[in-house]
Amino acid sequence: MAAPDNKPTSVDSSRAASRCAQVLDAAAECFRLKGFHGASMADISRTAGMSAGHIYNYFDSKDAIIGGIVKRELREIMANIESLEAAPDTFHAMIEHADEGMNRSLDTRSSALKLEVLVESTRNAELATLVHEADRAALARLCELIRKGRGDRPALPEDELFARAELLIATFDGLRIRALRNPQLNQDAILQVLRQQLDRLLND
Amino acid sequence: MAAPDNKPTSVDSSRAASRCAQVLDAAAECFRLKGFHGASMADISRTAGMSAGHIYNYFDSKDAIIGGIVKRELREIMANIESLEAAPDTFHAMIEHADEGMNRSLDTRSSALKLEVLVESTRNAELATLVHEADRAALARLCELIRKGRGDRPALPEDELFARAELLIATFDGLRIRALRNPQLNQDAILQVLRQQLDRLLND
Amino acid sequence: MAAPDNKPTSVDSSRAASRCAQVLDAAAECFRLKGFHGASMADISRTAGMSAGHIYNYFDSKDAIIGGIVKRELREIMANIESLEAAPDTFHAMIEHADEGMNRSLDTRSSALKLEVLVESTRNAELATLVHEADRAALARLCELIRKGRGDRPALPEDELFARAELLIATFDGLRIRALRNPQLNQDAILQVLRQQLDRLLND
Amino acid sequence: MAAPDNKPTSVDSSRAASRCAQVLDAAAECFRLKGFHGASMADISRTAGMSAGHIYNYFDSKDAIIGGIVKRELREIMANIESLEAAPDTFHAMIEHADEGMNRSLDTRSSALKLEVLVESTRNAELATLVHEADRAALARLCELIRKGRGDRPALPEDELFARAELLIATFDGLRIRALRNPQLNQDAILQVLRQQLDRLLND
DNA sequence: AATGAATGAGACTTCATTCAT
DNA sequence: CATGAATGAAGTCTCATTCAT
Repeated sequence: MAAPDNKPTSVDSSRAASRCAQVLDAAAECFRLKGFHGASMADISRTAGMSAGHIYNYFDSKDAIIGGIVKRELREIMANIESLEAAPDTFHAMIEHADEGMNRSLDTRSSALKLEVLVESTRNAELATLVHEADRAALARLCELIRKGRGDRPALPEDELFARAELLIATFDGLRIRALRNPQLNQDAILQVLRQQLDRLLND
Repeated sequence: MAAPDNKPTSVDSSRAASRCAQVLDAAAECFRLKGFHGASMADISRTAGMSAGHIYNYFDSKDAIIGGIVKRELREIMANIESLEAAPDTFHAMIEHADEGMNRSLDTRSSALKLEVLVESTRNAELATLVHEADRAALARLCELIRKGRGDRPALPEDELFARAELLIATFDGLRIRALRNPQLNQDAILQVLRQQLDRLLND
Repeated sequence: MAAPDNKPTSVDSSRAASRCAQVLDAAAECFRLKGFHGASMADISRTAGMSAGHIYNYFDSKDAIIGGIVKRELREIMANIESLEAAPDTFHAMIEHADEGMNRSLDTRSSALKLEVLVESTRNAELATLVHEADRAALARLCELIRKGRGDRPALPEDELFARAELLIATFDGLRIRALRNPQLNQDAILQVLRQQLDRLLND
Repeated sequence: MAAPDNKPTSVDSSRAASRCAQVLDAAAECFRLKGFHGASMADISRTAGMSAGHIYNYFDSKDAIIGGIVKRELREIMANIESLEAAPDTFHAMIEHADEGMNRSLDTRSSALKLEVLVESTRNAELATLVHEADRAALARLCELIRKGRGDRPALPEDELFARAELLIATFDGLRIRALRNPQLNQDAILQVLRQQLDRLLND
C-alpha cells in the first residue's frame, strides 16, 4: 500500500467496481429470468463472463449478491433525490407523465425482479433491512415532492401526507401485480382512470 | 361384514380429499415461510405429517402442489361469487368494509404466499394459466358488482368499467407491497385516504 | 382343510394358479419392455390387473417373480421333451425347419427378455441355478436328438456330441445378438448359410 | 510464474481425458457387476475415486456414461481396423487363433457387460444408435477380411459374404451366451468343432 | 382374496462454495 | 486477478414392500 507508483490502486479499484457491476447486472438478469433460487451461480457466472469461483472475490455468497443489487438500487435512488428535487411544477409533470410511470409498472420483466427481491426479503433479515431503508428514502422524497407541489395551499397533516404518498406508490405497485395477473389489461382505459386518481391524491 | 351398505369408496375418497387438503395446507405454510424453491418436499411432508413419498400419491410433482394451491383458491373464489353477488347496496358496503379489505392486504403472511405464487407463475406456464384464469373470474365478478352497484346511473363504457375494477384491485394489491416494503406504515391515515379513493372509483 | 365340501380347494388352487400365471405373464411383458430393474411392481400390477400388494400373496419378492418366469420356462421345456422326442427323421426336419428356428432367434422382443433374464442371472445366484438347470435339460435333450438322428452311423464320442450341440445352440443364440446389433441383417442369405452349417454339425 | 510456456490448457485437457477414462472404467466395472440400473452413481463415484457430483462435469447423465462406454469401444474398434487389415494369410491365422477368440467369448465377465449394454440399448434409442454404428463398422471390416482372405477364389456374392460374416460373429457371440448358461461347457471339444465350422464358413 | 394407503431407503442430479494453480 | 476442478449436502422423485381393512 502507499506504493510509490500511484495508478495501480485506483486502476484496480475501478476495475473491481466494474467487475462487481458485471456481476450485479448478470445476477439481476438471472434472478429476473429464473428467480433467486432458480438461478445458479453457474448461470450468473456464465452471464457475467466470469468464472463462478471468481465471483466470490467480490461477494461473500449468493445472498450477498442479491443484497448488492438492492444496495445499488438504494444508491441510485439516493443519487437521484437531489437531481430530481428541483423540478418546478411537479404535479402537472407527474400527472402528465403518468403514462411513463404506468408503463414502467406494466413492464413485467422489471416487476418480476422487483417482486422476487421483495419476496426474498421476507425470508432474509439483512435483505429486508436494505429494502426497508431504500423504501424509506424513496417515500420521504415523494412526500417532499408532494409538499412542495402543493405550493401555497394549506399544508397537509404529516399523517395524511404520508398516506397519500403511500397510496400513490401502492397504485403503481399494484399495477405491477395486475400486469402479471392479467396479461390482457387495457392500458389506455386504465391510464385515463389512473390520471383522475392521481389528480385527486395530489390536488384535493 | 356383508353389511348392506358399502361405504369404503366414499370413505376412501373423503379420506383422500382430506389428505390432499393436508398437503395443500402444509405446502402453503412452507411456501410462505421459505418460498417455493426454498421449501423442500421434506419440509412439506414433515408439516403435513405424511411421508414425502406418499405425497406423490396425490400430486404428480412439487409444481402440481403449487398448482393445487391456486386451483383451490380459484374454487373458493368461484364459490364466493354467488353468495356475495346478492348483497344489496354494494358500494356502501364496500366502502364501509374497506378496513377489512385493507387489513387483509396488510397481512404480510398471506401477501408473502400470494406474491410467491405470482412470482413463480412468471416462470411456470401452467401455473400462469391457472393464475390468469382465477384472476379473470375475480375481475369479472368485481365488474359485475360495480355495474349493479351503480344502479340507475348511466352505464359506464365497458372499458372504463374494467379500468376502474383494475385500479380498485391494484390499490389493494399495491398495499400488500407497501406493507412488505414499509413495516411502519400508518394504517389509520391510509384508511381514510383509501376510502376517498374508493368512493371516487365507484361513484364518480 | 379337508373340509367336507370337495371343490373349494381345487377351485381355489386353480384360481391361484391362474392368478400366478397372470402375474408371470405381466412381469415377462414388463421386463421385456423395461428391463428387470426398469419395470416397477406398479407396472407389473397394472399390467396384471391386480393390486401390487396382492402380488405378494403369490410371490415373496420381485426377485421371486423373475425366478418364477424361469421356473415356468423350465417346466415347459421339460414337458416338451417327451412329446418331441418321438419325431422320426429328426435331422431332415431340423434343417428343413431351420427357418422357423431362425425366425425365433430374430424376434428381438423375445430375445430382449431372454437376455434380460440371463444378464440378471449373472448377479442373482438363485436365478443362475434355475437358468443352468433349465439349460442342462435342454442341452441333454438336444444331444439325445442328435444321437438318435445319426441312426446307424458310428456313434460320436460323448465330448463331441456335446460340443456339436453347444455350437448348434450357440449359433441360434448368437443370431439373437446379431439381430439386436444389426437391425438390417439379411435373413434370406443367412438362412442359406445357416442350413449348410447345421447340415455339417449334424451329419458330418 | 511468468514462465514462457503456458501448458495449462493441454495439461488440463489431458487431465480431463484421464478423469473421463477413470469414470468409464469405473462404470464399466460397476455395470458389469450390478447391471446398468443396479449400479448407482454412488457406486460409480466410489469406484472412480471421485465425487458423484463431479462426474457430471464430464457426463451429462448416467445414460451418457453408458453411451461413453460404447463410444470408446467404437473408437478402439476403429483404431484396430487399420492395424489388423494388413495381416497376410488371414484365414489361416483366424482358424489358428480361434482359441483366443473363443476364450474371449468364454470370459463371462466381459460378456456380462457386453450383454448388459446390448440389453439396455433395447430401451434407449440413443444407445441403440451407437451400438448399431459400432456393429456396422466391425461387420464391414470382417467382410473385407473375408473377401481378401479368399484370394483368387471366385468372389462371393455380396449377400453371401455378409451372411457368412454374420454367422461367424454369431457363433462367437453365441458362445458368450453358452458360457453364461452352461458354466461347465467343455472348451476343448468345442474348440475342435468350432475350427471345423470356421473353416467351412471361410473356405467353402 | 384383495386393496390401496403408507413408508423409508435410495435413486439421479444440482449447486453453492472452496482451493490449488 | 482468474480459473475450473472438486466436493458434500441437499433436492425431487421412485419404488419394493408392508399392513389395516
